[in-house]
Amino acid sequence: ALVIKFLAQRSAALKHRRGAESARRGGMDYSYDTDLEELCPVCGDKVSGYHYGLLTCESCKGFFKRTVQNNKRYTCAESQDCNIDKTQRKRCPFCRFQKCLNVGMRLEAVRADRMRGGRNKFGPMYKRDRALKQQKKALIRASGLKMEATPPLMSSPQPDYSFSTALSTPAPKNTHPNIGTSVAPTDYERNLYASSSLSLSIPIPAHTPLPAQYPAYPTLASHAIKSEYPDHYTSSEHYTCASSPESVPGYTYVDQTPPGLTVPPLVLEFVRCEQDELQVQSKISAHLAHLQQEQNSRSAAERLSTFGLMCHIADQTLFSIVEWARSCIFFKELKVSVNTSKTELKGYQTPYLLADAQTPSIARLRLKRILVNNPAALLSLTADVKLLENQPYVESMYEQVNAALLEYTLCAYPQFPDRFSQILLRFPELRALSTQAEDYLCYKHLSGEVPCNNLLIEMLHAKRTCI
DNA sequence: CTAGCCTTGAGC
DNA sequence: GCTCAAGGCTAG
Repeated sequence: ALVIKFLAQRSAALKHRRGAESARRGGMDYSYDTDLEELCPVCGDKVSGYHYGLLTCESCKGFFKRTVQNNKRYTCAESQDCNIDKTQRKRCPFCRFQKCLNVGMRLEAVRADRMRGGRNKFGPMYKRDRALKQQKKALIRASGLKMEATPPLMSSPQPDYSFSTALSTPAPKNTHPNIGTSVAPTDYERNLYASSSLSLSIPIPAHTPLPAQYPAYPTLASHAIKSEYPDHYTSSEHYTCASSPESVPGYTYVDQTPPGLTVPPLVLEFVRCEQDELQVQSKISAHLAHLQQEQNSRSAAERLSTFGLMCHIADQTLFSIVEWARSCIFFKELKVSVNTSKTELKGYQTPYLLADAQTPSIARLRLKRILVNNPAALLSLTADVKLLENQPYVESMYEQVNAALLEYTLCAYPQFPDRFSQILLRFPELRALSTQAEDYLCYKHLSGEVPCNNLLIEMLHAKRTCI
């Protein structure tokens, strides 16, 4: 009976979402899994192809080209946080260009020599991105069909907290994490900032010089207009190795969805929440280049140690994780319970107040912003903290995640029946490592080696205070 | 200045 | 020869 109820609810939820999507597109019958990838990440207009690093519309392509080619400087009449959508994109070119850079458009894809035609170094990257998108769609579509035909193995032990209940609520709307950005998120932005991750294995050679700056936009000055010149800017390949197209040699698209695989809806939802690959790459690239630029502008005495640089990257990673958590349906559901309990509210307020008490810092503003927007993000900071009274919900959440993982490993890796238990066996190890890293970070912090404005430290602080 | 359409040409 | 992401052109 529970399975039937679950399926009925999920089916209704999907119909609801399909209907909304269909209405948004003027009645055309798009399946819900093909959405979000055909809208320009800058203004939400129709995408016309890959332009300067990612899928954008024709007008933003032209705008970006004009701006870079003519080295235009704009100013914002407001507070540099104007909303950019199809109807308002002409209003503030400053914010429009900022947004172009923020979503990952590449200055170096604009040709300094204005040569027409041909292909540039981004070709393989576009190809790979297309392949990943196809793969994602295939996975979703394949299991969507399975869902219609055969019930999944997943059970829902606690109907009140079931995944289907969570799914039937509208998807969370994410706000851009930028400080001072009060832009109301629109539908096309829903998945843009869902999550991102930074690989800690990316090398940052301190001696590598940065390409020429783009003076008008210092926060993203790492990209060089002339970067297409191979002799001058081969160095950029080093510090952005993880994001360059060459970093995945010989990549070819293989549909890894085994035939007949039933992907649990929860796994599907996580796949859907994954951020666009190209945007993650662009963010990594931009962040590392920015770090590099800051590092180069410091005197030898002020220069950050390797550990300091690692802290910055970890900081960014943590921020991304919190952003991802905000997009997770479970955390969204948790918001209700956090808000309805005084004890829980106190727990939520503690890191908030802690952040408030410190001197103004970027990290503080960011932390506040996250917590104000969605207190449920707190759980991601306090996984072991017993400040949530709604234990049944949390337990149900863990159970559902585990059930989905079990089901997925059984279906996807039938030749390794103990894969699930093997994965679980790694958890204590990971937790031990995590505790060690936390202690080490605290030690480093106490000896003054962690850079200021570090979100990671503030959150660790908050966590220990809560305990 | 904008944005839709056109031309070009390296890589497949 | 085809593709498609560059740059170019131009009416509005």
